[in-house]
Amino acid sequence: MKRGALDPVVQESTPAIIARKIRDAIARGDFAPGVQLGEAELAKELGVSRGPLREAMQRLTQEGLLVSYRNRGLFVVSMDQDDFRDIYLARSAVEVAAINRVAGTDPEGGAAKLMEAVRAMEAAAATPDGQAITEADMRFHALLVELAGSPRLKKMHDTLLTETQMCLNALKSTYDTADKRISEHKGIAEAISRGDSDLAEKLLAEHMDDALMRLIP
Amino acid sequence: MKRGALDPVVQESTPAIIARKIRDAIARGDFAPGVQLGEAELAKELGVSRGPLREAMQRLTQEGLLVSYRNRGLFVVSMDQDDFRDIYLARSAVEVAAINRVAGTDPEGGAAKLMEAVRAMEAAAATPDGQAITEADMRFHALLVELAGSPRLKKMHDTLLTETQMCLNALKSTYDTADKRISEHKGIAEAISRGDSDLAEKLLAEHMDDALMRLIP
DNA sequence: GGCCCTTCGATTGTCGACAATCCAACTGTA
DNA sequence: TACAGTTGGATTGTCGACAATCGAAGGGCC
Repeated sequence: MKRGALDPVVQESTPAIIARKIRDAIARGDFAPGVQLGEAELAKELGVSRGPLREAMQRLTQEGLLVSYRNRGLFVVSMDQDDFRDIYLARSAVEVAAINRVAGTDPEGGAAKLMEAVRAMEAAAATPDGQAITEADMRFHALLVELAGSPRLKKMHDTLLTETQMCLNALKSTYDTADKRISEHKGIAEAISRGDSDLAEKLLAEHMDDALMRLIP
Repeated sequence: MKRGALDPVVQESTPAIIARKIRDAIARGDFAPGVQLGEAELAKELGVSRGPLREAMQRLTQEGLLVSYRNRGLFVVSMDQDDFRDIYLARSAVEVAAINRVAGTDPEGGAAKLMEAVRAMEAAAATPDGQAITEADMRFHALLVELAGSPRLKKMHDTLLTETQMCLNALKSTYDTADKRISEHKGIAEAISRGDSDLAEKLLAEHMDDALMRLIP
């Protein structure tokens, strides 16, 4: 019998599933920052009892997406400008590390996949859907960290990305032109392909500064 | 009435307290990697019911300290060499960002506090307790990230530090001489005090490589 | 009118009990 | 002896119910 043909079945736990659903809803903006999440109501809506639901909430609290006030309830975290800055600072830390890792191990292969993501951004820019290019943008950054092959960097980055989405929902930032947005990403990918991690790092820092400046005037 | 004289009382939730206790126990090595944590037993020992306990477990699972196998239970994560490498990679990412932040905002003040932590290491080295210097070592790194003033970097780093402790417990790594260990940290602090973040970054990278090499031969 | 106290409804925090699932040991068969 | 099937004990997953706490509305007092 051929070995390694089958992946072990992973049964996701119920709290993990619930947490994902609520996390996505928060990222989409379906739950506005600051609003309270009533347990009974959510449990009824999801078709589970309060037990598993509360376990899921603890996950999201640990992640920093919810804040808990004892005996009062759980609330979607509301972020101020300091949080915006902090999110982009932390994202820079993670993505810079990813750049160095990719540029130091597989520059060409990694950059090729990143260029594919850039092309996806170009395709998204051609559509009238304004949300599409933002999603493609975030996928670029998610891919960059994935390519680094570090489970811990990836996990940290995932939460940072949902927080980023919350920022964007709150402040509806927009690029004036999609061209600049695309070329910035392309520049990073090209620098990586050349193994020039210093340049890629510098370009990323500028890219992050730009994004932050669009959020905070 | 004078304003701002009182801090708001923060009532830590029960799951948060339980999670901290178990997290500390894991960091200390009281729960060896790979062992199963029975809910009933733990609940009885902590004097709570299984409800809040399970909520705490979800926190630790989200943190990556426990792994959950459905219908089988929760186990302390067991780490291999890839995990060791990944932990030090992620720590480098966070601490490099902290260095740049401290060196870029308050180099002298930050470095002064770091030098204090170095002196604490020297004091610990003078004691026969071999664990003391390791704790002082980790406090140096924790302080470095605290000085960056980023809640997100700090939270990420805290989990990485407990994972680091798990590594050390598993492999009992030791420096041959405490002098080298202290001088490495002193060098980083001095580089920061001069605002030379590039040098500090380079020294930290070497410091991390050294630590990893002592773990993985 | 303004302030404090009390009461009430609603929500959270906690617990015990039941059902579902899994692992290990045992039994029977070829 | 080796293997498939069965049974039993123990643990996890889920639920409903009760107690504790909080915020808001109402009433009384100065």
